[in-house]
Amino acid sequence: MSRRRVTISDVAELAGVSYQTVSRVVNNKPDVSESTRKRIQKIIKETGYRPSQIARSLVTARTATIGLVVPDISNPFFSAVARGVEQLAYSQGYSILLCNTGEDVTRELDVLHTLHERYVDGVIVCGLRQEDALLQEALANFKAAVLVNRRLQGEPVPAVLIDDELGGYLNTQHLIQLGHTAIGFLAGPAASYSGTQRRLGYSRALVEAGILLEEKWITNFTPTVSDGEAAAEVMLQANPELTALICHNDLMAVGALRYCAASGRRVPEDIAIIGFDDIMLATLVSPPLSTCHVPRVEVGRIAASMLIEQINDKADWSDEIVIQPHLVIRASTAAPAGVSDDAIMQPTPDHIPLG
Amino acid sequence: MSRRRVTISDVAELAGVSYQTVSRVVNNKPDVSESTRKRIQKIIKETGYRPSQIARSLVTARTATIGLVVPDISNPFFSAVARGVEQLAYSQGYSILLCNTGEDVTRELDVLHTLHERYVDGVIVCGLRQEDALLQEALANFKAAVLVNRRLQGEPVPAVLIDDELGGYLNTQHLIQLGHTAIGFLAGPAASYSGTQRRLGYSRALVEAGILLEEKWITNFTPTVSDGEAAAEVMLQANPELTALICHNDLMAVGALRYCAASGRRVPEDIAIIGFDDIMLATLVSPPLSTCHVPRVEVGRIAASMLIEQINDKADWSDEIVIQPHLVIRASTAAPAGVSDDAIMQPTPDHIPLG
DNA sequence: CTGAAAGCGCTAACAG
DNA sequence: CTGTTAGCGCTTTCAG
Repeated sequence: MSRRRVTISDVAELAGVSYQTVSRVVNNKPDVSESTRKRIQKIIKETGYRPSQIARSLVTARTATIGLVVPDISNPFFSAVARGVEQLAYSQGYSILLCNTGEDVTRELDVLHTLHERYVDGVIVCGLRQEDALLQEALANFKAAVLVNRRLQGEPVPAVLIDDELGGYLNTQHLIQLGHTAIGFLAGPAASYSGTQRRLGYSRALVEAGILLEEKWITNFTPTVSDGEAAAEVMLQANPELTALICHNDLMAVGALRYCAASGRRVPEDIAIIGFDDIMLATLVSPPLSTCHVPRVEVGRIAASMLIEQINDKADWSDEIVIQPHLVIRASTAAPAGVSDDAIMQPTPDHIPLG
Repeated sequence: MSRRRVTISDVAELAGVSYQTVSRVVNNKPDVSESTRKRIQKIIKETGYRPSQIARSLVTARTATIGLVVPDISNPFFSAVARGVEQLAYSQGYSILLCNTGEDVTRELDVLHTLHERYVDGVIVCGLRQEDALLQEALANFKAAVLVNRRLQGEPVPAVLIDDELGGYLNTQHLIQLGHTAIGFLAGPAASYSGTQRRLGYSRALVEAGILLEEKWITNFTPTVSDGEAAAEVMLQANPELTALICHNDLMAVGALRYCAASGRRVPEDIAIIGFDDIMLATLVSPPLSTCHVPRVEVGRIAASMLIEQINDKADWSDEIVIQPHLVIRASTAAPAGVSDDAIMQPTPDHIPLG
């Protein structure tokens, strides 16, 4: 049904003052007598007047809006980041323009153009596949920008990065400390930045422990449950010597869990399995999954606060924050058969097994 | 680093025409000679000129933006709806302003005010707890509005509703057809609209089958895994005659599954369990959960298309679309002990059990 | 085919 | 303390 919008002039007329005076009370500026201020406030309340951000933005060249670009908001990783971004932004008076790219590289530039046309004060950009130079060029249109989990060649753009290398290292080190030496790596897509980093951490931990890295112990799949299942099957049939699997993420790890259940392998007694991300699902499967926790909401909050600092000229374009993930040991990892339990710190399962 | 914005006048000056002419080519209007059009287009491309949506909105009173209000974007239900809204909106040239309310009733009105100030063309509102009259009042500020899964007293507001009553009915009917007669209902919070509806469907199916409804077979809990676990324990210990449990949602159903596993009850042989929503998790637990599927992305798409029709005056404020959920039979439901399998259509498990 | 003028609703200087 | 005058960058209307 919608009603007519009341403007600043309507209020001014009702109050019998110039609209300038109304503007002053709306913006809490001085130089208005208490009596007229009160009177105007009363009228504002009665009429339900709301200042037009549009008109305001046109003159101030600020929109109090930030653009958030993600591949897919229904992906739990990005929706958690979005939650964090929104939390912090809202507390500072900013609104969020949300853009999905649907993993489509053309659309990535597209939405950045849209955001530019809408004069957003800054953009937070997650998981884009766009090549460095073009992305750089597109971001130059904004007063402020923050990348999530990506670093650009050339001119630096502020970024919040997850230390995936460390995550891969921690996962691997955990298994090594339990006594594993034949550790497979179910990697994600070869092109993925975080995938590469996690794999580097895996290598570093092996080298540090003096374990030879076998190329055949690494395989690339899509990071989904069904691919994790397939990957585990391929891997364990080709390399029966493996006693542990490190998975690119929790979904793949759950897939691996399923394959093990289906093929009669016990986890963690026959095969130790560890994931990455620490999604809710990790706590619900059987056995509950050991994994590397990534604080996703925190990532969003930090990205937003970096962005707002840039907008306020309190930061420059070279900042970079690296977030450390940490191990969460549940029940899917344990010492391999044949290694005495006494020699090893054994995690206590904290969940009733399911099914 | 950000660069200076180029305006329509900059382009006009470079082209040696009035900015009017530039406006014409930008908006693909007639009455411009091919040669000047080409020339201007070239300059637009070179300078990277983008029209200011802000200025444009100020004069057209349209922002090509829709507000999306959700309690929590990191909740999979709402992020799926958001995905649907975004998909359709983007295809029609609209952008999304995303607002979380964090389940906070005050903030609900707050964000609606913000969206009003930003002149969004319409709002899609999901899962708000605000009382009818106040919500109604706040929505009257918008040219268009769509409610998701809520119906307002008084003036009708367009809504896309999920037929929860039908869902509850289908779930119950399924169990009755399998031969169950002692069917517990693990309900969600008593105040929840969809909860009430699902329960009504449960009653209807029982009545239809001539089964007496026992109040003690119904219990209210929070719709989480842990509460589902607790609810199942309370229910099954107090009512050992039960052979099936209907759960308010999949999370509770997973909790019930866990309790059964922990207490040595086999599912579906000893207890049949059915959920609601069909979240990803439902396919991954053991046994895979029978449930009632709610097409969440579709809900978002429909809401967006209804909204855009309203914006374009192609719809009025009384439309209402009801989405039918449907059964997904997996392996957590079967005939109760003592009922001959021959007499009953038995679902085939389509998933390898986990753990 | 093109330009000039007016105004969207507001803020930011200046005058009184 | 308050009002007046300019725009912000664009679309719309009306003259050329």
